[in-house]
Amino acid sequence: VMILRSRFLDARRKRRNFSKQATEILNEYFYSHLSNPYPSEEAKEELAKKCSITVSQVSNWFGNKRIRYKKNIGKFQEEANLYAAKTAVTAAH
Amino acid sequence: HKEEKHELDPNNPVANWIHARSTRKKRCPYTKYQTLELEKEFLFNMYLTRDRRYEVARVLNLTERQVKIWFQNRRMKMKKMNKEKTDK
DNA sequence: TTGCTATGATTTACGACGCA
DNA sequence: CTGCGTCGTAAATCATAGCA
Repeated sequence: VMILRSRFLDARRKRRNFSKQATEILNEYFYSHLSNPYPSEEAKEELAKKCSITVSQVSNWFGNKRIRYKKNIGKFQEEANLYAAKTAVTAAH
Repeated sequence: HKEEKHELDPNNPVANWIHARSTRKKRCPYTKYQTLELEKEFLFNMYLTRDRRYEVARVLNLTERQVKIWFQNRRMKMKKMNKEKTDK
């Protein structure tokens, strides 16, 4: 019984990677708030809406992003520069 | 024109994200048996009495603090699951 | 197909704060 | 002051997606 239950719960782990646009939006927020990448509940709701994902998924994304970025800043340097440049261009317009 | 505000802090870009205690106990995944028993207890009642907590901890070889926290986390999980059902 | 890494989700363990 | 409650999070781990 519990085995069936655990299988059911594990099934929820089936996932799909987020769309490229969603990842784009999340990364833009992350790198433009690098000094404090902790979106408020309201900001999370807005991001969730823009990305067509849930608030929990936004929280998961930031949690994973913060720890993985911190664990290996070097690996994300290229990505960081990319988004820094992107926001700079956007601001210039 | 532009600013070069927080643009880059090559030295310690993350240092500001205060958190993490050095004294924190490393996460130790519970066994299938421990989790199963905890779930059964949770099914019996979502909140522990002092005596139940002591007994559960003794039987599963966990500290009372671990059992207390497991229940707190379990309640949060349930809350999250209910919310998902409602939202959907 | 196989193996490996990327990525989203879940599980332990706390700190901060609330309430009785 | 004690003590357990919730909320948000860090960090580790899980499970699979996705790709060479």
